[in-house]
Amino acid sequence: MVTIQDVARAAGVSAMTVSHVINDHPHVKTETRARVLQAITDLDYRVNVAARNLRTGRTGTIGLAVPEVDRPYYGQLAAEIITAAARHNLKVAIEQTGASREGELDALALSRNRLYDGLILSTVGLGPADTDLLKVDYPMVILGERIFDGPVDHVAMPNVEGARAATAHLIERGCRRVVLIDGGPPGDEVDVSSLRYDGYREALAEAGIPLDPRLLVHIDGLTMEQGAAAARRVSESGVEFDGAFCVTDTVAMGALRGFADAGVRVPQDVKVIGFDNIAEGAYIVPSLSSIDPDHALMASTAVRFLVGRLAEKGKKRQVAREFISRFTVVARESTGG
Amino acid sequence: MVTIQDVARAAGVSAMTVSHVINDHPHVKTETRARVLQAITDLDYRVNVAARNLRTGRTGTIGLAVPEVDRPYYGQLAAEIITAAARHNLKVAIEQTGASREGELDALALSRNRLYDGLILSTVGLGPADTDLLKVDYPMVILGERIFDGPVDHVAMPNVEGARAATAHLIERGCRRVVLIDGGPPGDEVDVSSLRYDGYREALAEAGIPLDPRLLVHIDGLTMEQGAAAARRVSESGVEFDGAFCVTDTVAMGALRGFADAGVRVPQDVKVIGFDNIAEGAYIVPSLSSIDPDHALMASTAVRFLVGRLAEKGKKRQVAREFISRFTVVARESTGG
DNA sequence: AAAGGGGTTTGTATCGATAAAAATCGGTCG
DNA sequence: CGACCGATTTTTATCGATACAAACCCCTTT
Repeated sequence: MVTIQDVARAAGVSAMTVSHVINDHPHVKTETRARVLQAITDLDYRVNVAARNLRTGRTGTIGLAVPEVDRPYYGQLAAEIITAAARHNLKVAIEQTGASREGELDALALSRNRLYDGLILSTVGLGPADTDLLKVDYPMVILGERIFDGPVDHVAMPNVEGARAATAHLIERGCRRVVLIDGGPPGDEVDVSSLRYDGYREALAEAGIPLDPRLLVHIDGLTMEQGAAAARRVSESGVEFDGAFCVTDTVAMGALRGFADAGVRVPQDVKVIGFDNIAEGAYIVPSLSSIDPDHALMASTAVRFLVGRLAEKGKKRQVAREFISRFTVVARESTGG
Repeated sequence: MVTIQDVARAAGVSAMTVSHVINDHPHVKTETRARVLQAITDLDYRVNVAARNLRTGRTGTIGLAVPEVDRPYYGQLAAEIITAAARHNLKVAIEQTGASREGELDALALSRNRLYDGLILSTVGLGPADTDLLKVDYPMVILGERIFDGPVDHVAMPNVEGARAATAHLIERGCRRVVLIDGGPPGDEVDVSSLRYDGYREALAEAGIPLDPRLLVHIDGLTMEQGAAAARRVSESGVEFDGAFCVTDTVAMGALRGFADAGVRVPQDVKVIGFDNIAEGAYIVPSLSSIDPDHALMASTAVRFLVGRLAEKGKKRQVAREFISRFTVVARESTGG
């Protein structure tokens, strides 16, 4: 394997000079640089990333911890992050947490192994009680939710506002009895589901529609399977309804299936809207209305935050930065076009 | 930052002994091991991966190069690979090639930088002409297609056989004029599209149905968008048809949208089948019939091949291993249930 | 008591690159 | 002509872990 020493020998200079050329340091004579570059080409030299890392302490890789990459939302998010990171010459290693607290803690530990220069964590399992765990000594950005007023940078969706707009959209289209399919009984936790539940309530209140607890359907896990089961359940419950706000698009896709199974027509009998605007939503039949929180913006902002932290390595305990993305309502067939 | 030396000092042993404990080497007295472990816990010591890598030459990370992780098929594949790799204590860094030859070449170069111990490459852009490029000096497995009789391990789908079964399934359900939506004019290349085209032709031949070139619809990129456009195009062309075999499920999902737009009913007017059995297929309306090539098996086999190569680091130029996955036909609503 | 031997532990060199500091070079200036 | 200067290049030490081989320990054997 050819090393920097070999290149130095071939070019008739010292290893340091080669290093300077590689890293674009100033004060290298043009003629010398050319000779070194030639030697690099001739020998097909590649820097040994491990050696560089050991010396500099940087790995050039950031970690991205998501529940599962095969869920459309996270897959699309990962793609955006990888693209954004590439612009900063950073590689992305993906960690799957399985949407569990445990998996997320593992991810936190990994960066401590200095495998990654920093971590982007899309958390769903950690609660406010875990704030302490997030006081890590390496750059980190929490992505997707606004869980903590904690000490960590985070990039979040406009959960409350988006959910309010989604519900308002259904009401605008004539719905008066809107089912909410969300991720669990509203507790004291500030997770996606309860934030979006807040938005749902606000929209009903604004329209002067009383909240009917029978319209709240809770599911265990934000999957298509659970969404389908929830839709079937509410359809067979005898409760009247004419709209459904699903806490994520994935759940909404499942719900569309569930309603179809139950013989409930969308959008004639029930109008459905989701949240996330995943790519598939535009193609399925009926196409799915949704709230688009501008993932690309979120991804690039998260990476930008992280890169910023990487740069200020020395200083510590800065105030946490926060970015709440914007959103747009995307009206498609599932709410009548 | 606490190093192995600090641990050694705290435990009253040498650094080497700590190293032995960390790496589960034999010949460490139980009492010593306990003392070292205690010190590790007390100091919250973490190995410095970079230093280990430099010394051992292993990074503990494998690269996975796919066109784009946000396409359902690749996302699901990535998830399986990550899971399979985790069983061998390997991390997975994802590289997006954008389905281009260039991107794939970049991915090949990366492992040469020793960022990864090995590479799993899901190639779509490289052709038989590039066989030479695949003669790399690090472990690599080509995943997804059976492009080469080349010198590289590969794990492939039963493309021809699966496509034949898919087409046969449509014929069985009464179709006589089956549209093929695939990825390009059949050339001399051995890519997915042309292999699946072969299967399509074989099935027609077996059933004694002449091949009608007007039923061949070529698209530029295996995306939902292209699938939708293709379905609209063929619907408006005036050509009669009663079945459609789409080269991938993603294309099929697009096609379902395209047929809906054109007022063509699935499965009444046209029966549709895809290939890949992505998770969404079971939930969309109508649910999508497909060929399931057992991705989990493919993923774990690819990782197993790679791990095998990692182990035999010394020996080189072994014969290439090949694994063709099995498949099953999954009949759903889009072909009449 | 000396030799032998397996289990345990340790010293030393090294992986390849780079930070920091020192040396060298070619001129310029007083 | 010698001091001095900035640009350029080199020397030296080091990042933290592990391969390798030697050393050590304690017990058994002869």
